[in-house]
Amino acid sequence: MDANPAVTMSGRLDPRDNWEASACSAMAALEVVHGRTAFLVLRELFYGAERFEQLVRRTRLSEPTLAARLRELTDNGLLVREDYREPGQRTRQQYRLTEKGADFFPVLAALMSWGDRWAQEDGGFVKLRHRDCGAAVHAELRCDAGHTVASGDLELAAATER
Amino acid sequence: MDANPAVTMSGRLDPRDNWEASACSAMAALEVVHGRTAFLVLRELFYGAERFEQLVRRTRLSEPTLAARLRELTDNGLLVREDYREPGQRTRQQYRLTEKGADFFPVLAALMSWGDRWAQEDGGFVKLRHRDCGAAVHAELRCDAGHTVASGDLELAAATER
DNA sequence: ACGCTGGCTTAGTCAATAGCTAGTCAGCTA
DNA sequence: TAGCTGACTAGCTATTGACTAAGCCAGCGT
Repeated sequence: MDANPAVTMSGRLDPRDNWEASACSAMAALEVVHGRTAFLVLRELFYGAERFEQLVRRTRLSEPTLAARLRELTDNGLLVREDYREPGQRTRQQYRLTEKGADFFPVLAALMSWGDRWAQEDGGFVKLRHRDCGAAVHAELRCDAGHTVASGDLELAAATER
Repeated sequence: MDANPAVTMSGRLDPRDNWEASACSAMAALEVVHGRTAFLVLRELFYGAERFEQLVRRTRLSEPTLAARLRELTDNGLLVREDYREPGQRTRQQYRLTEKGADFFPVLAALMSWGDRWAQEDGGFVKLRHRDCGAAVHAELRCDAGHTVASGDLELAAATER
């Protein structure tokens, strides 16, 4: 147990009660990727699904729900919807993650890490590995100077302060 | 834009359609930390709030909602509720993050990173910094061999495989 | 004992979400 | 042209989530 896992307020942000977190980036992210079903859809996209019927089958969501999530994710720029056609078959649609969509993966990976350790009794059924070296992959906090940072070693600063 | 941000299936998990992600750790995590309001409460706990009235004020949630979230998070082991008393005042209650609760921070940090970059027009108002060296902090994927890993360099393996 | 206050709880209301069912429409082939 | 199928859409229902307003109870000091 960390002695104190809280983030220290620094500069203009101290004390905490002097400002309102109304423009919080994490909350803004949760408005874009909205609720369990959006996470589920993104998970399957990361696991390689591209077409509507694959997503229906793998997410086990209803078609209306899936269509709504795909629409939102596309409208918000995390996905692009492309037509493709194999010879002799109809034109169909596939979905691809954009860079914006791909950048969401550390969130999902961090959730997987946390869930493996704390929400599953036997550590989870699947593991992320680095394809090149085979080592297990986790989400962790690091600073631009290359240190691994524990949540207790953090401070929150206003973005306009150095 | 990554050429292919999908996670590669390996070993028994390939092809994707051979198994169901019914015991997904990320989804299990989202059942424990359930919805926007739980994230909001955890954010303020990370930002140092301890008492009920602080949390009501800073989260701007209704009391019934906050009480319900605190109850769930406590029942699920992310928080402990302690009595404390200052001389001359009544006994009051405060909430502290457990290790389980503190371990959720990389999820929140990853959401902040993503939100800073993609959900806010001017990069977000607050920044996480490493208290010791002052450098900016981000959530990133790293493997146990010390490499920084992009989402396209990942494979998913069954946990019982090496 | 009374009054105050902090931390909830209760009951009702409204909004949001997801599912189901049926349907539509486009893009092909026979 | 008809038929098939893939990708949604529309409308309805049930459930869940969050809020408001009022209330309760415990823990103090006067």
